[in-house]
Amino acid sequence: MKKSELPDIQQNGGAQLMFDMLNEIGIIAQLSRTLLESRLGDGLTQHHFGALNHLVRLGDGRTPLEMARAFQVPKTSMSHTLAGLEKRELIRMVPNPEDGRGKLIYLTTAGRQLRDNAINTITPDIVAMLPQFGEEDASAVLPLLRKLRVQLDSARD
Amino acid sequence: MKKSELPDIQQNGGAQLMFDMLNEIGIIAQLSRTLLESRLGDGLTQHHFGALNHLVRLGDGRTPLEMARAFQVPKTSMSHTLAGLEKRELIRMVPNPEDGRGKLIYLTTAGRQLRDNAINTITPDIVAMLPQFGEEDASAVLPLLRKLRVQLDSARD
DNA sequence: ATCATATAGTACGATATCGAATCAAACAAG
DNA sequence: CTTGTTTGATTCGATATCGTACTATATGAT
Repeated sequence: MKKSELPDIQQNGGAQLMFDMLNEIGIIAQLSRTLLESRLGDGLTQHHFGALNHLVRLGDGRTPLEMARAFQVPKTSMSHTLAGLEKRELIRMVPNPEDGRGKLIYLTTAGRQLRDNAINTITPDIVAMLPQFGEEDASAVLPLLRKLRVQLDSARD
Repeated sequence: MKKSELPDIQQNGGAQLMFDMLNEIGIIAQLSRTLLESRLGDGLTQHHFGALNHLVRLGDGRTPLEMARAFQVPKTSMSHTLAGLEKRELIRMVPNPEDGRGKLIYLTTAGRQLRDNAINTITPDIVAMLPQFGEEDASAVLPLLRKLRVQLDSARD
């Protein structure tokens, strides 16, 4: 058996680089998720916060499917997340007047407040991290991450 | 009410940058996880693969707790993941001869093969992505991601 | 030796994730 | 209109995640 037949990613230097990068990204995502959720309390998850934040930033009155696509999650997952938010009265779901099958999602006052509180709670952690990480580095990395995200996104079947 | 009292992350330019970066990282992690798991089949998750890969790369005979720490997950989660791997006979769990409370995790032949197959299956996708993304950019981003990961990691309580 | 405390791991319960199946409404073709 | 297909959303079931509580062993102090 030749050495080159071994499934050894070390032999594909470039692939190794990408593997390592995606691995670091996975760990960072894991850590920041844990950090966020420890600040949110209740049973709120990253997805709950993400949905609220999305509605604040891009405006509410969106459909669940639209949100599922924005977050790259299956629509069943979004359905569940929205049900959790509705149960806590952080959003309202009303029938879509333009499509009898659909719904539209609106923030409640409590929903906006919870999102604002969460941001106020977390921002100091983020701000404290910035000078340590380096604002220049952050500025440099962000566009590259966007490029990678777009690329991965379009590689989806 | 003054405008500056609004909880608006736009007013903290630096924080916004970090938020956006972590957001992109979260989406990329999500996409690459989905990609990986679609290639793994069965009910195998990212964590299952990660555990097998860890054991191959750093050597087996490790303890569950050690692995939980390496992956930044609670030990109960690691316990569940390892139980899934053992049920599929991809690992063996034996009592730790040096600690009556503990166990040691060993790969089975099937476990090694599954990990190797997974890597062989995924590598072409990764390699195809590299020239598009740019090897230079990847080399530039990786150390910065490591720095961010280390920083987030040490910020954990 | 005894007892208190710490540590490795598991059991269990609440909730989350997500694919398959389902249902209702919209739409398209004739 | 009628029928077939597509689309928005939910239900259901299997599995995952993770906090709390628990068991068993180890360790440290006296």
